[in-house]
Amino acid sequence: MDVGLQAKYQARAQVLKALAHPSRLLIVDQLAAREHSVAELTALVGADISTVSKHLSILKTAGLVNDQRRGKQVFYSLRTPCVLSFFGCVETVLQAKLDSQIRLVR
Amino acid sequence: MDVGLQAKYQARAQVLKALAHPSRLLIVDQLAAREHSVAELTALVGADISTVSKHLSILKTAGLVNDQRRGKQVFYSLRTPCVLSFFGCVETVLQAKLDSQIRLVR
DNA sequence: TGATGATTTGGTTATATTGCCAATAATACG
DNA sequence: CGTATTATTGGCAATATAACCAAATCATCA
Repeated sequence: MDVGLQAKYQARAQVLKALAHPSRLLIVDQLAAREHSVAELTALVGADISTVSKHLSILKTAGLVNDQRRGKQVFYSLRTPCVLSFFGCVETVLQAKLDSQIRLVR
Repeated sequence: MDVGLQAKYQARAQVLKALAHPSRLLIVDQLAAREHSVAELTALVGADISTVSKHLSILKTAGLVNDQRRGKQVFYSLRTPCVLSFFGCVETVLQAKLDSQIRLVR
């Protein structure tokens, strides 16, 4: 693959990789409604707080979320709401896959 | 995390994971224009044909592409064109990240 | 059938990701 | 200050991904 092309797709892949984890998708979904502290997200995800913190760091590095410290807490918010539009298409993909699987059985 | 919720996000993550690789993004981009044989895609990606075949298998399992054998060749096509809309948003994310990095320097 | 071309599959190694625990910041407050 | 609360970082073990080569499959045609 051409090196310039590779750089372009590598950068894009980095963003998608950041989204490609169940816990991180849940986090993004929650942030769609409103900002949340790390502790709140930890309760929702149901993992160790250090694990959630690392997930948030990945989302932040990818440019998907913002963090803002207020007192002892750090609040995360969605930076680029357009990612929410992914979910609809992903559901379409899943549905299409399911349909074809059903078609095979019949 | 609740088990039902987990299943939902796991399925979604599987689709995004399938997209989260530079070579697979290149493939999807190429398939946006027209169907391609494995050999054609291999030339574009610039990896071993077995590697490309495995990438295609991942995209297929995720429900993102269709395959159709015609003679000795197998042609892959995009199954759910809505994924192309991801690229625009991903570029937005990358641009926003770049902007904030520039802002930090100044 | 045997040979050839196109693709997939199996196996192996290298690298990356994930999740937890422990230790370290950062903040608030008595 | 000393302590409690919230979050991040370092380190490690387990698991998952990725790439290549070699071998197997599938289709065509002499």
